[in-house]
Amino acid sequence: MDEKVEALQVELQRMKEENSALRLMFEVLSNKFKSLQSQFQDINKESEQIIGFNNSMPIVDSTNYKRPRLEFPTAKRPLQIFVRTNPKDDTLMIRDGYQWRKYGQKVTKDNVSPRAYFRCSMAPSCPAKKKVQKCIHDKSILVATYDGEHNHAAIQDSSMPSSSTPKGSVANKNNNNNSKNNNDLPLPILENYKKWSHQTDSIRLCCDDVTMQKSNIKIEEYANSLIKDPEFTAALAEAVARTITGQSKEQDLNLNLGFQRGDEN
DNA sequence: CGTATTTGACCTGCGC
DNA sequence: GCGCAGGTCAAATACG
Repeated sequence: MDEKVEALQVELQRMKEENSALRLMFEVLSNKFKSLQSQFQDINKESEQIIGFNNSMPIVDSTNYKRPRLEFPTAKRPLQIFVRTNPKDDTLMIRDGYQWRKYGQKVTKDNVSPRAYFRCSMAPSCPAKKKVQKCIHDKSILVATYDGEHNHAAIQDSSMPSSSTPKGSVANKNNNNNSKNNNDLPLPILENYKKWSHQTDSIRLCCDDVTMQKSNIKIEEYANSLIKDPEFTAALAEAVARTITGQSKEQDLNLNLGFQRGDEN
């Protein structure tokens, strides 16, 4: 009997220690979230201070049979986002609420991975463009550089499985690959991440420019949706409970911001 | 057959 | 002026 009591006391002590470790982890997560939120607000403030957006169309010479070139401006710092994807996936497709048509691909000097060029195909006159290239340091991350404003609304539900992307497109074929990216995540979290990723397709790790709102970049929405999502919080609680009971402890503790397993590449 | 993607050629800007 | 590198064009190709 005494042995059982002693064993239970040891177990209780161990659980207390784990509990305090989890509290600490929650605190770190909370601080990280607050920090991201304040950064996001700062960016929004900056964007409000910038007047307009250089969207003037080039003057077309009617005698010139060629259509004017619309190259990426070099003076303005373009919007750049980083998206985690399957490192084996070479299609450089990102579903971000808009429909893009690939018009070129180029190998650049500073990166062995080719750079793909996309033009918005949702409206014929839309000047929005983007270029996508794998991160030189981490091939599981795509670097997307956006240029120009859309002159139309985004697709409401960016998760649209087929209607958002034309039939036969690589992006469409590629959608199935996304689930393969997440095999390392703890299950309850994975399920909710899958649910969320089904809505937005990918994790936006960071953004660094002024047109985020207009470009359908929704970090804040993501964070808020996670907080408000009862299923996510329930799954988080379940993961914590499983951690306390020692089940898949290592895996559950990997729930760090950014799902860092992929960064090991 | 229509639409999207691929890819080599071409254009343009920039540094020397 | 020349060469290089990044960006775009457009014919060929792929795909549903």
